Amino acid sequence: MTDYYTPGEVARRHGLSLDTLRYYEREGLLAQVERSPAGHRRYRASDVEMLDLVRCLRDTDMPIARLREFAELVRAGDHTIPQRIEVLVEHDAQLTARIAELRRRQEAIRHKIDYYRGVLAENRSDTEEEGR
Amino acid sequence: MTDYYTPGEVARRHGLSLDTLRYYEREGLLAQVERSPAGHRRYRASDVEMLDLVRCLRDTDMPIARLREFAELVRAGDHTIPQRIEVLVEHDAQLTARIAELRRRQEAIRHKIDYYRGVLAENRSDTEEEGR
DNA sequence: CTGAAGGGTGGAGTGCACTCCAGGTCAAGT
DNA sequence: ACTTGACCTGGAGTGCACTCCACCCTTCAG
Repeated sequence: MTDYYTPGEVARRHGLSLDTLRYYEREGLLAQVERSPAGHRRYRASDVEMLDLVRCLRDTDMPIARLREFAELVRAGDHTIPQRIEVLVEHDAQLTARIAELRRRQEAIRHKIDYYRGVLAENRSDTEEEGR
Repeated sequence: MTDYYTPGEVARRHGLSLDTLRYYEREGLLAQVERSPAGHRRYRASDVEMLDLVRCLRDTDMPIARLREFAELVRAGDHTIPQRIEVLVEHDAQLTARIAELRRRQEAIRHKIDYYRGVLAENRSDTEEEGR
């Protein structure tokens, strides 16, 4: 039992590739990850926590650049909490808007499906008439 | 008054660039658009209708490749309506799943916001105590 | 002692969906 | 006659987010 996670563990747990994990670190989304004497990464609970948030924001389409800004705020210390809240609140609003848009589009798609089903139903009854 | 739309009109109405419009045509998302004697495109009502659907599907993240397949079904004639329904129904399901995921992530983000607000509230009461 | 597993690096490559550009045509207005 | 604006073409370029590669190192089971 150790108090850190290996790259493989973290990657598996988050469904990310090792390359992506390293990429996120390079891009400044994660702070300086600790290393073992052999140079291997050791992810602490705090890294994993940050990664959870990163994944949450990435999965809701926050661009890497914005995530980096957010990560910089985190690294700058607790006095940036108001700005962090601002970022998250804005993203939350965008998310609400995006969900609403998806719903609207979904409605339209469903109408199209219904329309096509209507066409099929009509063709079917045409065939029945023919058969009479 | 004409019974077709110019590229500029179509682009404005759909919020697409002329380049994107041409790109979609090249990629086979739109059928053979008619041309004026001068070689300029003339979009018919049916093109605009197709474009509405294309936009609907693109805005809900259907990849261009899948859209091309769908467009090919449309061009192949009415006997492909069952397959078209299949495509749309599957996309609808993916959309439902995506919306659910976004909602879940949004919940998590909101929890984080609340957490940060809690930290702020605590700091504020600390300061008050100091001032006493 | 060996070889497989699991990591490390820098840098190049990929896939997607556009987006831009140079150089050209055409129609209409002044 | 000239300019302007809308459009045309083929092809190159862009931005994003990974993803892959070659080559190297260490640890550990058999």
